Amino acid sequence: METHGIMKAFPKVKRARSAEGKEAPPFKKTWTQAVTGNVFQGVFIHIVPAGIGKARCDIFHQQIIQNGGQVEATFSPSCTHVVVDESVDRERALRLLRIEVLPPAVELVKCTWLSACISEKQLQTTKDYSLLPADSSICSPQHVPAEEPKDSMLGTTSVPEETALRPDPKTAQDDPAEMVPESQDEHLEEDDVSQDDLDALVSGIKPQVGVPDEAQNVTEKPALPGKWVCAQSSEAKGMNHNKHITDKLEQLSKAYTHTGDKWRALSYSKAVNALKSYHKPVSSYEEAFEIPGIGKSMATKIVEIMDSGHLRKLDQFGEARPVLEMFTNIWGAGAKTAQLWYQQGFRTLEDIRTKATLSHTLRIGLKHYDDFLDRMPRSEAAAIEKMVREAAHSVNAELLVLACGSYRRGKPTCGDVDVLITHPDGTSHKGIFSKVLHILQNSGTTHSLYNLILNKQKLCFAQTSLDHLLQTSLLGNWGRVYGLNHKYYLIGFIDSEKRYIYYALIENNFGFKLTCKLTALAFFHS
DNA sequence: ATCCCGTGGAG
DNA sequence: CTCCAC
DNA sequence: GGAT
Repeated sequence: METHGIMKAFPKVKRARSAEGKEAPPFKKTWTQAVTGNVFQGVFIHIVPAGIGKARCDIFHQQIIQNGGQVEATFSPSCTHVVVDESVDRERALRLLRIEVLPPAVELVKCTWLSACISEKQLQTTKDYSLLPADSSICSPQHVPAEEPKDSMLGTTSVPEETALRPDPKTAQDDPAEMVPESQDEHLEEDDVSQDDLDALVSGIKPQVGVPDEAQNVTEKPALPGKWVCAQSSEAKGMNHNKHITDKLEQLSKAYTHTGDKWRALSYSKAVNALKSYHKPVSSYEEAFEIPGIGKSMATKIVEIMDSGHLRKLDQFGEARPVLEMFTNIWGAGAKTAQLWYQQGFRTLEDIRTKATLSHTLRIGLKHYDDFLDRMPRSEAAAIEKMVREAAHSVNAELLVLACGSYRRGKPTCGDVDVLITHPDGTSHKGIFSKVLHILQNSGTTHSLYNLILNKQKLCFAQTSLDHLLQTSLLGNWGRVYGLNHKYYLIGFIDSEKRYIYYALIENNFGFKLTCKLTALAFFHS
């Protein structure tokens, strides 16, 4: 049992986060100030500043607050109204909002509506001010009750029932809110939902236990009867209409990753994701440029690939590219190490084995080079999940243990197993991580890699940006569905106190803070 | 001009 | 503490 | 490299 090496990693960052001690900007959540009217009682308005101008924006803002309404600094499905300048049409509005479609419950209105409401001192019908979708009519208003969203982030947006899969590719993308699982007639609040949700989550996640060989033909629903988005099979994603392009860009993204240009690599992967989820083949510079996440430089490269079928930039890495990739495929070696080796003249794994000075971790990584590269069949992932579950249950039988990531998404093979461990009471899972780890170590497992994610307090998912989650395991599928460039994403979590599974739309890049994170990779070797 | 992953382990 | 990788 |  030469176990261990609990590894974790990420490039240094340590940024001096500007002390957010900045107090109360102008008015914020402090709508406790002189509310002189209730015209906008229970109304959540997001103002799209474009074209309106800051001054007028501020006035609107102030008026709304004073009349009992709330202004959402950023768009979210919990908004009841989105206000845009008169010069802005629906298309542009959606572009500005960085969304494909507006949740049916959200009204898109011209700013004259605001003016009318204010001058009439009464909430006006949006009929004359609404920017309706081009084709179908929009649903009736349906204001979200202001039921003091003490968590404010919970888009308890009620949802049109039956949200399973989107068979209709017509509008390619769907409104995130429509993806909110659980039709639960807007009663995510009732107790009856709770246990059902948990059960459904569990069952949705685990088609069948262990049972190594079951229906090999996955023709039918490969399991995942779940309504939860992250339980949807990755196959549900739309076709990639730009594969010839994304293939090249993906290579470039990798190349940059391997050379340590992290941010540039990130940009490329964002662009790739955007292209993959684009509803049609891109056919021009302008069209590419329109896509969020694709800028001038990216569009130029896309055109080059379109025209020549190749990307010269790739060649500039020369022979280093495949070599660096090979090196970074060693578990424990990243860009830095790979480059160091390369510059030391190493070109093959044999060079590494014989000439390089290897740390303990790297020796293991090299020894199991293929093992780490290989993906395991679902059955093995299931076995691992079971093993982790048993280990956890031996500590506390009430723990909820779920394998997420690629396994949950129904992939035929898994590169790793992401296990989420939590407890409905929101606290009893504390300290479980190390205990489970020790149990697994002592059990002498021969399995290789685990990625455990525990929840502490409220959120099941890691404290990390949604972008990152999308890029990694938990929500990978969503990245396909929505692309990486929308400002909001859907995420699910368990409210520890109410024991519900919520799906909320969260602002990207820390629109609000996820409370806690605990991830770790543990390597076991016997 | 600045941000875009936080986190645990190893050294 | 800094560096590193997931 | 993209977005603010």
